[in-house]
Formats: sequence, structure tokens, C-alpha cells
Amino acid sequence: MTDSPTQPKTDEMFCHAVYTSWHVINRAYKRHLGPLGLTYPQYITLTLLWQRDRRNVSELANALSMETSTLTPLLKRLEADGLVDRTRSKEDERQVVVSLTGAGSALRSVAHEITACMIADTGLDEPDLDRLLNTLEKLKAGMSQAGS
Amino acid sequence: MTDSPTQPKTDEMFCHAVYTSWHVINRAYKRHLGPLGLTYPQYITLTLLWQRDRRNVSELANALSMETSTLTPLLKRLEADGLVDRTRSKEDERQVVVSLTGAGSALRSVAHEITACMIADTGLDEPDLDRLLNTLEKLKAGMSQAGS
DNA sequence: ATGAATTATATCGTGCACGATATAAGCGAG
DNA sequence: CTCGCTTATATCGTGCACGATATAATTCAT
Repeated sequence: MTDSPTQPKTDEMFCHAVYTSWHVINRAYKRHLGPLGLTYPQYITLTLLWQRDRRNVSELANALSMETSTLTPLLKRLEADGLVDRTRSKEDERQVVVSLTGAGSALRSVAHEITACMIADTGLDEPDLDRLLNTLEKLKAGMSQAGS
Repeated sequence: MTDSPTQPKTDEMFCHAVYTSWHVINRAYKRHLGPLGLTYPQYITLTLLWQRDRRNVSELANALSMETSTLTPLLKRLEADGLVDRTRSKEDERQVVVSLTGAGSALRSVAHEITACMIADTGLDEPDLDRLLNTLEKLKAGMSQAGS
């Protein structure tokens, strides 16, 4: 099990693993979300709003570890599809407050079924998922800090 | 610690975690790779070739959990940058064999330094990384199979 | 109170990432 | 041998994702 010189070290392998895992998860979600006309980034954005409505762009971008330059066009597409409203804040005209429309809220019930499918597909048990979650959070914290 | 009805279940959270972890890793690598004129997908593709040279497009796409429609333009950019050659196989004219150029091989030594930086940035220890790797592999296997 | 710094979004250009489709080489049954 | 089937890449259109830059509102020092 010792590393041969031609084998990548563990760090490269886990970055590769996160990268390819994202591809696999993305495609798995696409099967469920495609019929709804949603992408995974759009779906996870809606999920954040289902937890708490009326958030500004920066708040959402931060929760998604995403730049506002990525999020703005995504939100415009959600708005064009009639799922969210984007309105400038009265108190601070710089901020854009994103809020769910009736249609956007209604999708929430559909999401529960998708959720149930996804966890079954992983083949992982609860402790595995919990550990995975914890490890990834530590990883994100470490890497974000390193890039200060 | 019980789930409130408004909290997402663990499965949504771990997909979210993989997704945002990928963003964080991508940006971390960008700091190292930007000066070299490489993106992370390009870099990880070169890594595969450093392990074993002369592979066809499907082989690489499979290792990256990536469609050939994504990989083809990426390989063309690597070719344009003089890092790889793309030649049709003599035995089967359908296949394109990707091989490293001198410049592509030379980058390998630089990669070792990047590798050392990245593992330090994670703040994770060896057992954590090993478990992470194993869990992600199980997850990918499960989800790939579910999408049969 | 006014000009400079800061903050919140938006725009732009490049590169990934996908599915649908196209092309072209190999392969198989008759 | 040839017509149809599979396989390997490539092309196309849409949507993320980023950094660099722009714009416009707020704030802060004077």
C-alpha cells in the first residue's frame, strides 16, 4: 500500500473524488429535475429560500460558495420562469431581495419526493452521511481560510 | 438536534456539501494553477496522463466521470497549448489517442509542489482523508448504479 | 456637505458540463 | 459484399462558474 512514485498522493485523489462525485450527483439530480425544468444549482437555491424566504443576493451566494456574478443570471432565469421575485430593498437600494412566488413555494412539496429518492440511491447509511458532511465542512473551512 | 420540518434532510445537505466543496476546491486550485495557465479540469486530465500516457478519449472521460462532449474541447485546448498530442489510432480510426508532449511531461514536477500545498490547506489528517475517499467512492458507485 | 472609499449587484469573456444530435469507422447477419 | 447496428468522437445550444471590471447607492472623513 505504499505510494509508488507514479501514484498520486491522497490529497490529489480526494480532490479528484470530490470533483467526480459532483459530476455523478449532478447527473443523478438531472434525472429528477429535468422534467421540472430545473437545474441543480437552481434547485438548491430554491431550497435555501424554502428554509428562509426573502434573502439578498450576497447571502445566497455565500451559502452556495458561489460568486454573485454566477448567481445573478441564475436568479434572473428563476424570475423569468416565475419562481422568484427580485426587488430592490427599500432601505438600501443596492440590495436585491429574492423572494418566492406562489409557484416557487408550490414546488416545495415535489422536492420531498426527490429527496427520498436521492438518499436511497447513495447506498450510504446515516453515520456515513454524517461523517461525510462533517469532513467536507472541515475541508471547506480549511481551504477557505488558506485562501484568505 | 432533531430535524425541524423546515430543515433539509441529511441527503440534501450532503449533496449541497459536495457541491459547495467543489467550489471551494476549484478556487483553491485556481490560485496555484492560474499562473500556469491551467484550469483544474485540465490539470487533473494531465495527472491521469502522468500516471499512464497514451489513452483514448473515452478512457479519460470515464476516469473523470465526464462526457466526451466536455472532454473533446478541453483536449483541443491542451493541444493548442502544446501540452498534449491528439492522433487517430492506426488500428481503429475512430479512436483518438491522447499523449503528452515534452512540455506536458515537464509540468509534472511543478505539480508535486502544488500537491504539497493543497493537503496542508485542507486541515484534515490522513484517516479523515482516507475515510472521505472511501465514502465518496461508495456514493459514486451507488448513484451511478441507480442511474442505470 | 461633498468627495473618496466602500458595498451590492451587474456585465463581460473564457472555459467547463450536459444532453441531443451528427459523422464516420468498424462489425455482423444474410 | 452490403445494409443495418454499434462504437468513438465531434458539434451544437443552454446553463453554470469564475475573475475582472463597471455602475450605482451608501458611508465616512473632513
